[in-house]
Amino acid sequence: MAGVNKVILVGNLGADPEVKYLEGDNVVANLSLATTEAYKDRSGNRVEQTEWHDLELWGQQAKIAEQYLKKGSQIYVEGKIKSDKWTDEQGQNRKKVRIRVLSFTMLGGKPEGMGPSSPQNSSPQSKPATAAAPSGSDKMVMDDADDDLPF
Amino acid sequence: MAGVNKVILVGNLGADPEVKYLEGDNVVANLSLATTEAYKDRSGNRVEQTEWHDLELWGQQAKIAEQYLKKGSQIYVEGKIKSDKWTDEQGQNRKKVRIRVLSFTMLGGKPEGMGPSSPQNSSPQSKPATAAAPSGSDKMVMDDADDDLPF
Amino acid sequence: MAGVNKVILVGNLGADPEVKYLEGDNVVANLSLATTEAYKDRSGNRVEQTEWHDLELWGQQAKIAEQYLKKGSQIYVEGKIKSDKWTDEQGQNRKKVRIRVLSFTMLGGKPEGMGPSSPQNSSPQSKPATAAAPSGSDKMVMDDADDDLPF
Amino acid sequence: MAGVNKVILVGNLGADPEVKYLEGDNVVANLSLATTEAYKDRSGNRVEQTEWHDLELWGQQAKIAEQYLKKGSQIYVEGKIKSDKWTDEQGQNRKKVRIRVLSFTMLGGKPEGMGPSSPQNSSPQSKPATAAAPSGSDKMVMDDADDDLPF
DNA sequence: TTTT
DNA sequence: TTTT
Repeated sequence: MAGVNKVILVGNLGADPEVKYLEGDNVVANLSLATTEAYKDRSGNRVEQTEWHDLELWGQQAKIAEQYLKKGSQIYVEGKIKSDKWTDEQGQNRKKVRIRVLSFTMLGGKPEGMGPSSPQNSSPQSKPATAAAPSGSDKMVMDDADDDLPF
Repeated sequence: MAGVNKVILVGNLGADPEVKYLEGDNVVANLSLATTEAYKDRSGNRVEQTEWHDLELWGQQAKIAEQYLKKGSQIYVEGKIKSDKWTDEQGQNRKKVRIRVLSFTMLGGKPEGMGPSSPQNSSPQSKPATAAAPSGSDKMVMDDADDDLPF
Repeated sequence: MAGVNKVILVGNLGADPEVKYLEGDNVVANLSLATTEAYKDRSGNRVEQTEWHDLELWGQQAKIAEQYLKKGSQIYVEGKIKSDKWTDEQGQNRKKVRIRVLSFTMLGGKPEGMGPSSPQNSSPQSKPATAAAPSGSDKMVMDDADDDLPF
Repeated sequence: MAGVNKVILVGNLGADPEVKYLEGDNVVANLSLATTEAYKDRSGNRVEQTEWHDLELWGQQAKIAEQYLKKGSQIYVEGKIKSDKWTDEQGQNRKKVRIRVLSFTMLGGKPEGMGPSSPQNSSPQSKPATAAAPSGSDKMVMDDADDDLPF
């Protein structure tokens, strides 16, 4: 029977996106996202707990991440948990958990270099200012409906 | 700044809960949950992809899981991603990701042996039928608001 | 700036789906879904609170709902809040809130009359048993990616 | 059987919070939150669709909203759908849907007047700077675990 | 390892 | 490694 595997995160990037252009016109971006939680311990002291998440974005989303996200960016992420399993050199079973991002939204207002007043022309994916201006903000939510990676 | 770290799963248990009673009146249950996704590959064949999640429940929740859940049970889970990090014997940095369950709900109707007509007396945590009867179903959603584990 | 508008429900249908076939090959299904919450009041008595949700499904999803869902069915629903506004006969501003369903999953195991061993031939949308058998279950999660209704 | 009724929103406030202090030391805040979605219509034109949500916060949360939120604030909200039903003067059945907020987080960085360097002393709920400083930011995520409103 |  |  069909299941549900859904992850929702709001946090900040610990580093700029790492983007790789693969053969066959595929692109993947890896992001490291921190979600921080604050609570009081038994002594009443404030404690911060940070969890680091490995995010993986594909296709058009990866390109948008490359273009608009950077170290420190705050984003809303929706995705699913996806793990890779292998056997390491010691013959041990290993498992790496990642978040496969299905959509994300930039938070906290327009990033620098975006929008009509300051088009971002230096990026590899840059577009004419006139294109970036009217259509810029709706790119901030990206579904990967159009990429070809069902898993 | 505060973040969001939320996981929502619907799936089936691959095995009975593993429950450990710790010192200090603490209880932890570990569950293995499968979420299955079906899609068509490029050839149009139906493919199933199953992801296995390691769930961790504490306190009263762990006891309810022990009492009512078993291999094959279908549940809705809400929780957060939480990882443990350590250095293994080879000096490698290791990380294990778990889902810390904050609440869960049994799906698919009352389990066997639950409810007024058939109290579950054989379980280690069994209660008098009169206790199980009126309060049985509202135990099916458990928040861990009352346990003492903020992280 | 792009926003997020997401609803997640698990509940039971209060009635069979109401399905309308519209011109232009469009189909809409309306469902009434109950989500029940139990809590203890100040006196320690168990109280149940039921919220009824008006769900709206379009296209292929509506057809699947018509075929497989009925009064009492338990489903997982993901969607968004969508309201209609109008002025009534008294000149009052009125607003009706619905949940536009983006995907749903049947819970609690195979419905009657589904699957290879007992194909569902009496339904108005019945298919040959051979078609229902292999492809039945992966239809239980439906995204409306392919319908033409962005709002 | 227990259900799930969950709403997740990211959007901006259309107005300052409306806060009412009730008898019995209770406080309620009402917020109007816009979630905006952008898509291309069939002609390829960019269309924006805004949904307005009526949010209701109680207790300590309402006070935090009053203190830190204002028109334009971007927030992440988690809550549930809750409707009130009544009969109007024409004898018609009426229903109003609200989002009962269970937790929220401010997005987009520190608001003005918050934090050690610029304590907010003009607010009705203002606190000494020394109190606001160390405890300010962890108030940005509020669960209503401690208020007395289960429904 | 579940479920279909 | 982020953010506050």
